[in-house]
Amino acid sequence: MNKPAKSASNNDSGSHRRATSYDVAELAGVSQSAVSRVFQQGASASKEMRDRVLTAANKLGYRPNAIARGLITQRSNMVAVVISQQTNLYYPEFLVQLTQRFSEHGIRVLLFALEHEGDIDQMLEQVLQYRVDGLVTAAMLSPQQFRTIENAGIPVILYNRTVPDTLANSVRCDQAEGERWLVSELFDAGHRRFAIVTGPEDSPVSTERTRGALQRLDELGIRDVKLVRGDYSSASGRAAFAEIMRELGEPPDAVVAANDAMAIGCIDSARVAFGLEVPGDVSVVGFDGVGPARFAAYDVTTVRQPVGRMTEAAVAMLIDRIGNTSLSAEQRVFSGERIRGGSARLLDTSDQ
Amino acid sequence: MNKPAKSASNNDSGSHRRATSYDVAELAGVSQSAVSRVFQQGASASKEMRDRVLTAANKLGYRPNAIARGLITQRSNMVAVVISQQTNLYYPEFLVQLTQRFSEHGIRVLLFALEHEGDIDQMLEQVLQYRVDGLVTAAMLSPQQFRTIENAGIPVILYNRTVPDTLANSVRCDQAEGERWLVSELFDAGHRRFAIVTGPEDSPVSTERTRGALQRLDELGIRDVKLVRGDYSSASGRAAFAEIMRELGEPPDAVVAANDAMAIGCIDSARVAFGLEVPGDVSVVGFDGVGPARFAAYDVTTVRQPVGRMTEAAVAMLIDRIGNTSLSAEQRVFSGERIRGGSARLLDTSDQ
DNA sequence: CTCCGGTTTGAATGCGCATGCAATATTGCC
DNA sequence: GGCAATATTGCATGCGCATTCAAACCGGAG
Repeated sequence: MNKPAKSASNNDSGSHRRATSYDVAELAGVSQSAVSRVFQQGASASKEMRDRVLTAANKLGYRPNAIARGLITQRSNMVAVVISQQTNLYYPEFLVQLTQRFSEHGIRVLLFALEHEGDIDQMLEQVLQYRVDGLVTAAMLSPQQFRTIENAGIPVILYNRTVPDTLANSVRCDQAEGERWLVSELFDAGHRRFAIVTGPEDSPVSTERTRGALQRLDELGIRDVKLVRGDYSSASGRAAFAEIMRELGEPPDAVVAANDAMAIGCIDSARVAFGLEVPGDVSVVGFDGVGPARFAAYDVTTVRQPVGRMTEAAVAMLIDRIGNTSLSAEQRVFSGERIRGGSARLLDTSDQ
Repeated sequence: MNKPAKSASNNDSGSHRRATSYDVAELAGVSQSAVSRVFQQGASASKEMRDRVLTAANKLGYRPNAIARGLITQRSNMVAVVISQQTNLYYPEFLVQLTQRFSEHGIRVLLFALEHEGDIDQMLEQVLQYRVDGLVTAAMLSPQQFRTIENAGIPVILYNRTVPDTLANSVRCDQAEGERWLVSELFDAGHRRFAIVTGPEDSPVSTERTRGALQRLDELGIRDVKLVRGDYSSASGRAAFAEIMRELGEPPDAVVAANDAMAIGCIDSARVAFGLEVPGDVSVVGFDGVGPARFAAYDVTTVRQPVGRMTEAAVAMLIDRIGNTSLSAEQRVFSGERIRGGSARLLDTSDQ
């Protein structure tokens, strides 16, 4: 009561304007430029100056306004990350790792989540308006869209995506190679009658995986392959296996699912709905190496994407590009980690 | 080929400064204010004005600078979302839904991902510097931290968290109630010897769940309960079950795991390492109702958090608070959806 | 005491936009 | 046609900060 409302610890609670560098300057009895310099990296300021300013700033609860700073430095220190529903569902580490790694470099992540890959346009509009320093996208871009971003001077890293006929920076896992390995392993172990459960039509990753599998099968002389479309969910995997059984009348030797969730769905369906043994009666393989695939009840034979190394690469590449816009395009392709799980009957490789 | 390199759609490729409202104004032969008004909601502009400006803007590839706009309007149209590693791992829908819902209101999400709940301080500093309009946190805040944010005039919504001795807006699922139901069901079906697998020590959610379970057990006269700590991972669930077996020498009637992943780990361990039947020899229950819990091989009896309704509530509450800072605090508590899966031996409830 | 190199500081400016105010154009109404 | 009321436009200003430039300062060598 011995003082007016404004307490010493900081300005009054909330209802008022935030302290600016001018307020701090006034309280510290210095110029605004001095305050600005104290809150920067390479600026010169005497020890005494620094102390006075910091004391005043502390008293006022002052924090530099990153928005204003961004306006003048032309650097927002934000990058946009575009993901689809699927991305975060099947690789929840992706976003977290990416964000943490960027954070280590003082960069914040502005997140954009698409319902489906496709409604990117309004999103890109926002990305451009926020003057982000860069963009990582795990969703597809049309050449047109890609050019719009590049023209705005924003470096882009594609994550497991490509843009047709365009030179772009990308980080991806070699999906086709992984599928080829899976098919080869199955073939070597004697599997001949194959069914493939694909992902949704608009998924480039699914397309690539299916292409890899079909190509390898073709090389091995197998052409009569049953194809069923799923949507990456385990429910769709169950449905797909049921459809395969309905059409074939008996289980195929092996089911190649475009991801682990659907592989699990296939296994569930085989066991529960058809009383089959996995891998006794039918082998099932997936892709991704996600958590559930490693549970003992499934132990899916699969290919794991090295998400950690991929996010690391994406962050490093983007930061390089932000620092130097004229770097030429680069593609970093990672091989997946091959996991010989118990869901498929494979040759024993006791090559120790 | 019939045109020079630079197309009509926008200016030259990247290397130059982005177009500003002045550039557009000049090209359109109008004032800068006119341009500004055309790119706003309720501003008055004649049809002709609008056309001229939009044509010029299009030719220059102009987009309003959201940073500059934020500086002057004192609204960044960004909210901060703070999550921990765990959050995104076990509720991948949370982030995506939240982001999409905010997006529908023209609000962008600035993402902060914590390694562990605890290193929030530097993060909050960033949150404050970016002048976000609001904050949703799925990580714990100290009363001190909470006050800092509130003093800055930033509305906060706590997600499945509370701040001790503090009036805060929150959206949460009633963990204790869910746990009480699970225990009651197990008890009714004759289970008497219980073991509990808790989550990590620093997880408020785990604490609340364990408390709920223990409290209900106590009410039922059961006090000798084996407690083992896990870390929410299925691997820790396996380890926990092994430890329980080691200490008890025989399986308990029921294992109450603090989340589904650990419940699955327990089931795997019971079946594989100890040759037990679930739920024949031991019942296992979890919490969360996440995807893998619904796989046929586990079919975990659990309580599902209504993530959809919770994110909806969080977004609605925050937007209300952004519009009207003086709204009093509100807590919205949701009951979980009770799922009677096959992982526990329960009484038949054919109450149809 | 003077002069010079280096460091620290302050005044002034502008980043790109929204907005209050005054000037002007347009419309409606008698 | 005349005038008030309204809609449209331009001018000027400032949001909060970084940064340039010149002034002030400091210490040491001569």
